[in-house]
Amino acid sequence: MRNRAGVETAERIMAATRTLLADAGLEGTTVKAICEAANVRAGSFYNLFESKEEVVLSVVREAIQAVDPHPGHTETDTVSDLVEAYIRFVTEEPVLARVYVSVAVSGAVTDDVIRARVLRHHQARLDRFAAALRRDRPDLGGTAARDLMEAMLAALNGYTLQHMLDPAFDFAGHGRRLLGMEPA
Amino acid sequence: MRNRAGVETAERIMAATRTLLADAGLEGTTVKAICEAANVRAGSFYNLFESKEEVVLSVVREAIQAVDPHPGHTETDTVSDLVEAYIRFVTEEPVLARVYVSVAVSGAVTDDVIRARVLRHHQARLDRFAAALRRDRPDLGGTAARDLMEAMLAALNGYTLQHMLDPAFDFAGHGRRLLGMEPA
DNA sequence: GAACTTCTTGACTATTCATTCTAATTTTAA
DNA sequence: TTAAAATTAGAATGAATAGTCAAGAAGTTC
Repeated sequence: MRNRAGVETAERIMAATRTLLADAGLEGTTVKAICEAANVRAGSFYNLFESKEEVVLSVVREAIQAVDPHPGHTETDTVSDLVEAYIRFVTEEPVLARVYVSVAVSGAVTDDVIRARVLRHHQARLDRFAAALRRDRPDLGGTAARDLMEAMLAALNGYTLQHMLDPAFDFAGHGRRLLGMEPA
Repeated sequence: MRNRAGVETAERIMAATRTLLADAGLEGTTVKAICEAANVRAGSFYNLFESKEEVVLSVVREAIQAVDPHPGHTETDTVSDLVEAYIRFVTEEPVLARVYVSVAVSGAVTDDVIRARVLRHHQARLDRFAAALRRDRPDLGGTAARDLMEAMLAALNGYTLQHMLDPAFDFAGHGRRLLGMEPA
């Protein structure tokens, strides 16, 4: 059974890990840095978490889940809804967005667990976008819809990257402009 | 004045750093690993390079420059030429491509030097693509051409990421399909 | 081939990393 | 109030990190 104090400390550690991952990346996120930011000693950290990997993975899981909210009600979304939801995620949850990109990019290269998770998430996202597009445009074939949405997701990911490098980049504007794109 | 032996060793160290950065990322690239892969002792490494950062930065510089070759002859390229050149880079120089994405991108989050370099490079690339598009399609306005090429570059970057996560991803096919895209 | 520079080695720092341990304190439940 | 459980601090662990150094080997130049 867990004490209230422990829960609060665990939350403080999670929050510290979140911001550290966002602006120092996977490499710069050390247990020492996490403990200092959370104002906790190493012993407390290891009392509440198995390892550094466990905290990092749970923050990554959190970030991935935040990318598309309401993964249940998928039958009525339009493509525009999905794009708007993603724009909201990037602009309103910048910390989690940074975690999502910086870990997806750097961690997925080396860490098999993270790579599998990111790939699975991308597949689900693609399915959802393609289904929404076929609802909007029943004239499109299945593979055409999929290809078009794959391009849109790639562009959204590229824009997210750009937005992280250059905070002045107008992510929302560029993202919405993708909605009108047509294949050749 | 440098001996031939030193030049050869330096090249071996560079090659080892290149492959290590590509498949172990920035984190996994240690001086020890570089030295083992290059069959060199630590002393030799530090005789030829100031620091680990110096080797890493020169490999990153190399990767960034390899992204678009012939940066001089920019007056006759079509958009298709530029896309094909990038597809060739990604498929024929997979090691440098991995370095470009995994380091230039993930390092750009934390390292200001790398971030500035990546942003500058992106601007130059965007200029080049936009100029090529206006040559192909004089009917398009300046900002329209720029916006369209920004979308195309974002999609190409997104596809590159996808290609790194999933080696089975058909980068060339998806990349070429972008050529026909039209704004709304 | 002598003198000088460059290169290489391998043992050596100093620091940082994730993690463990023990003992003390605090919280909870009875 | 008391005993058990959960939480905490903080020192200590060993393995890894980047980087140094003195001494000898090899290469270059005259």
